[in-house]
Amino acid sequence: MTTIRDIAEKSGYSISTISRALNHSGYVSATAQAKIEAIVKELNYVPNAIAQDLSTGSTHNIGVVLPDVNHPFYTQLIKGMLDAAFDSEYHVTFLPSAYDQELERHYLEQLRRKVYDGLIFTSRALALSELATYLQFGPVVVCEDPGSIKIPAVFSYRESAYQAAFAYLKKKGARHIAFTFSRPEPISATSKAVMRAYLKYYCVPADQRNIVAYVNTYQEGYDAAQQFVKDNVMIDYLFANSDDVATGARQYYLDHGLPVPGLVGQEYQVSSMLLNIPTIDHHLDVVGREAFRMVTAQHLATTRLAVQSDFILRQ
Amino acid sequence: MTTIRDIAEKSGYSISTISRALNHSGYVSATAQAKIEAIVKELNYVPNAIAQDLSTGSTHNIGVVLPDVNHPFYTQLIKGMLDAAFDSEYHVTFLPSAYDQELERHYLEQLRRKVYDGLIFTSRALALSELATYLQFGPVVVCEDPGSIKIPAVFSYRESAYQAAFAYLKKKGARHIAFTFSRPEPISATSKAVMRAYLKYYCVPADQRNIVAYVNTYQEGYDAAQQFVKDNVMIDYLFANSDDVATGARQYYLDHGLPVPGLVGQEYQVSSMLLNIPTIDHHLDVVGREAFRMVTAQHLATTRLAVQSDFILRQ
DNA sequence: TTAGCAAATGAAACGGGTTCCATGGCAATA
DNA sequence: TATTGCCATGGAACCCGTTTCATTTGCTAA
Repeated sequence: MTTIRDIAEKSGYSISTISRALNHSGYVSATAQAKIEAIVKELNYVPNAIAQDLSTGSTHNIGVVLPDVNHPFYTQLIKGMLDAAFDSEYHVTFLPSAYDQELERHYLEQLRRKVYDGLIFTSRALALSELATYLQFGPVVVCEDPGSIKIPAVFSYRESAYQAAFAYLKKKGARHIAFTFSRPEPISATSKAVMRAYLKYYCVPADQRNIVAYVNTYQEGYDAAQQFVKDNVMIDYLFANSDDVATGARQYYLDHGLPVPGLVGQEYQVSSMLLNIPTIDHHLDVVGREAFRMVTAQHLATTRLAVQSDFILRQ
Repeated sequence: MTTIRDIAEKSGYSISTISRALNHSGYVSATAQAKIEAIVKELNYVPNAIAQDLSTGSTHNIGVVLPDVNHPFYTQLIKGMLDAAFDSEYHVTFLPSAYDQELERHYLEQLRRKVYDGLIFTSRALALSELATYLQFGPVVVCEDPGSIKIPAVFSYRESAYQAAFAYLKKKGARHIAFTFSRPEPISATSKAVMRAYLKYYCVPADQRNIVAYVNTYQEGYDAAQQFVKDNVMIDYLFANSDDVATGARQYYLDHGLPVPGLVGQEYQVSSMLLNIPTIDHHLDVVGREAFRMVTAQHLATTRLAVQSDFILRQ
């Protein structure tokens, strides 16, 4: 490999001058600049990025911790981040965590170790307060409402969209609503928000049998419906955590000759267009883009940004 | 930041011994090991990864060049790669290219610059021969059949599945088939393979008006159908490049009260389950996984691996 | 002519590890 | 007792840039 010292030797200039010429930092004569550039071209020299990183102390690499790539939630976030990275000078590295605490700690340590210039947590198993202790080593941004914890955050504000959805259901005369969630209520802020909105319009908490958690895919939606039927849960509406889940459930009812409940989906997926069901767009691409911008911003104040979700009633 | 020299100073041992102790490279007494470990813990020391990278010359980072994150093709590939990366010591960085040649060259240069230990090209705008010239700087794996070009490759072998599909269509009595593609025929090997299989069963090349390219999403499928109708193209079957595209097209016909043609999708998406249409599974997660394994393999022979696609006839 | 100053250049330190090689101590073998 | 050889250890080179600071060169103004 050609190094900057090779260029120095061949050109007769010192490595300092070469470095200055390459980085256009000034204090290089036109003669020197031309000569150096010619030799760089001749030897087909490119600076070693690792050496530059060591010298400058930054890698231009942002780590994005995500539990699961399959879920539409993360697919959309990823898209937003990649878009933002595209016209920045940073790269994005995806770090699958599967909600493993040890693994998440490992990634945090990587921040200390300077593997990444910053970290984005799209979801997490660790406590927010633990994440916050790593802020001294570099920017850490989370994609959820951090409440009272002081940590930069970008997240979708779901309350009003959820309320709009339940107002709609109430108006439609829905009485027995079932729910599917990605993660059960105690852990997940999202499911809490849903139940809060539900409570506001229906005044009594939902029966636990009307709730199935760990549902993410079409197939799991299908299975959830099966469970409702098996448990003899009578419902006239299903409030699903994604459009694909909603359509999976629908299929179960169809396959078994049962009446299909009304459906409300989320995430604005193709399947909701197909079935023409209402859905909720959480604009996760925007959340991803802004989280990326925040983590790469020069001055990371303890900012937080809420992106408003939209309830989309088709036709 | 605590450095290895701090540990050396505090422990009374030399940095060589510290390094050996940390890496368990032997030649360290039990006494020294214990003392060093204690001090490492006390000072909460973690080695700087960039310095290690510079010293060892590798970053444990694999770059994955992809034109588009949205397309199911890449979504599935990504999933496979992340799965493989998960239990390896490597990270994955996604490099969006939008089929920009300059950008792709830039990424290749990053390989020379040691930003990545290896590159995977899921698709590309550059000539394979140009990619191959970078093999001297590190492993480069492509996700397509490279033909006579000597470059490591992992790709789906589609011929037999396509043939099965057209055999099925022929048997069903399909006469006028339309096609959608992600990229038009001259560029894309995939579309060439489709047309080859079609020709085998239908003996005459398809009418150009029956082909629409640059179709990837539900909406673009909808638009493609519109174009067929506008061009007065009569079809009894649509051979789409993804299930979502097929369902988008279907919707157009429905929306306009037109008879819906028979559909064949690809990529085994949720929408094909929903509509119960035949599809083709290209097992792109496997392709992604194997590509990742290949690029991180110790000895990168000029290997190639073909993963067989499956025609899936539902029910 | 010379002081004064800016521009151009280079030596060396620095970032923080890994690793080669030399050295010293000590036990087993001849 | 002298030799051999292994183990533990440290010094220093190495990876390859950036940056600080000192020095030299060249020009302008007095």
